[in-house]
Amino acid sequence: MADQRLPSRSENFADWYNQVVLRAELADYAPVRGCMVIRPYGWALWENIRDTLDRRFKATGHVNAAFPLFIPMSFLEREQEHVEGFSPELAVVTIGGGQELEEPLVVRPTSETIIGHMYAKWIKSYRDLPVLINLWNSVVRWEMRTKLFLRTTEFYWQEGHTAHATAEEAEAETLQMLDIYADFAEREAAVPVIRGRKSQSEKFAGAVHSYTIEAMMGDRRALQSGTSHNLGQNFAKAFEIRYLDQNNELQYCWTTSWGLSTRFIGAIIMVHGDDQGLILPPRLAPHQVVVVPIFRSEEEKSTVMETVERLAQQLGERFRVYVDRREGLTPGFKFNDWEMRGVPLRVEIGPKDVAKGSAALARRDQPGRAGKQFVDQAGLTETVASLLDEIQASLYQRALSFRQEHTHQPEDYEAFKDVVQNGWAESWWCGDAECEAAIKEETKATIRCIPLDQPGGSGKCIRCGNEADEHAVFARAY
RNA sequence: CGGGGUGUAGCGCAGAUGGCAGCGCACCGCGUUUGGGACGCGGGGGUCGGCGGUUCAAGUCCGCCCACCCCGACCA
Repeated sequence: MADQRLPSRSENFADWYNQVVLRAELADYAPVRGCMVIRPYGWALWENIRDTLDRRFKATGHVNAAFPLFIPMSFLEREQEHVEGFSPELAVVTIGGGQELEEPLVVRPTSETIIGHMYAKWIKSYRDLPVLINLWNSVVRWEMRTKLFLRTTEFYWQEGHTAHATAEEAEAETLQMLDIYADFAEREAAVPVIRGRKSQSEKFAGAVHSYTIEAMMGDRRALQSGTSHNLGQNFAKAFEIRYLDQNNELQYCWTTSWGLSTRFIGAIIMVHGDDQGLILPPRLAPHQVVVVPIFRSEEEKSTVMETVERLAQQLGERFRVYVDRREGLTPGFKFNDWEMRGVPLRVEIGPKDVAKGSAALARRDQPGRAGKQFVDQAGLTETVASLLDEIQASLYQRALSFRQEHTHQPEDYEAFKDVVQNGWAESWWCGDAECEAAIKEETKATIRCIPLDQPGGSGKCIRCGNEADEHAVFARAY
């Protein structure tokens, strides 16, 4: 049936994206403007992202805690740049229990300020440092324009907040967390990223400088997929986060913050998906393997289900396996349904397989009949293991090649303007904010980052022709 | 905030000139089906976004309001 197809990705990427999110049951629109419900399948994906990140945080000495949703308005106002950056998008509570509040409460847009307040209380001595706390929570930013996962009024994320004795230590932490994000993105999500520094105009409000991982989506636009900020002593000074050093001298701390949000789910969708729907990387997929039983009669059903349950049990020891026991749906329908939902590997078991001791495997990264193969039930676990690894690796490779194909080094500004409408440009940039603003004005492209990996040497700024010693990545972004 | 669009069953839509609120999909029941999006028969489901007005009569005409989506300026 025609209306069961998705809009094509190449013709209408935005429509395709919305349809995939809704039809794969990752999320749904909530009754409040800009808000969404993350459905069980989407949340399961987030849980996998969360768990794998959390392991990395714990392994580097961080601990989790919970901080309140409400923040006194006055806290926001203590760091000038911070309040200027966030005030347009704050949700503010002015009434509680039917009474006008003495001081309005902000629904946290991020927790730097309340963290600052508490750290000031807790940190007295160099012996208290470093403080390495992470929060798993949601925050609210009143955005003008929203899009499922990519930008919603409320979103889930983690925010790490650390305090250190020295600038060097804080910078090392900031970079360490950026590396953790990059490692997560590439190894778990199969999303290749560019690590880099944000320009001053794009950095976090209140940071000294911000780092980012940038990924190229299927429509060649860039998505900031995780950020790590070196806050210097800005928040320490605003909140009096001080400690006594070994010489009994009072010093301001150096702080950092870093975050990765449910927006990353949007990246996974837009990097890997195809016209059939979602393609989830095996390491994060809620169901790594789905088993579809095929039978006609009741007799066939019982022998097929016996085999299915046995194989599922066996596979379940190593993988996240789901058996599709739904009645009254044809196998064909189920094949399409699981492809829509991006399950990396499908196992089909029918009467012929029971008789022959075989199983049909279909890999999602090669849709339709092309990705099918017939294998022995003996050794199925090993076969599945290597296939999942292969799928994970090929998704990464495919995404990387795509990014390389669409990343250009234009010769001059004319070529630059052209290239940046349909891909990324890597060019020399003089570092001047006015130049940056002009480029944005003239092309809609922004500096996504100044990559940590630099070619070295120097050149001429792509726009003004002045001496430039850094390369920047320019692109239209989400 | 500007531009555009849409509000009628869970979803997608039809309902010229006002006159019994419909179709497809989905859902429920029964039967036949089932290796790439099955079919038949039967069934349930509605304050037509809201308020007001015109009229014997409003989903339809008029006014006001609200909501949501898409495209731009701000943002993870």
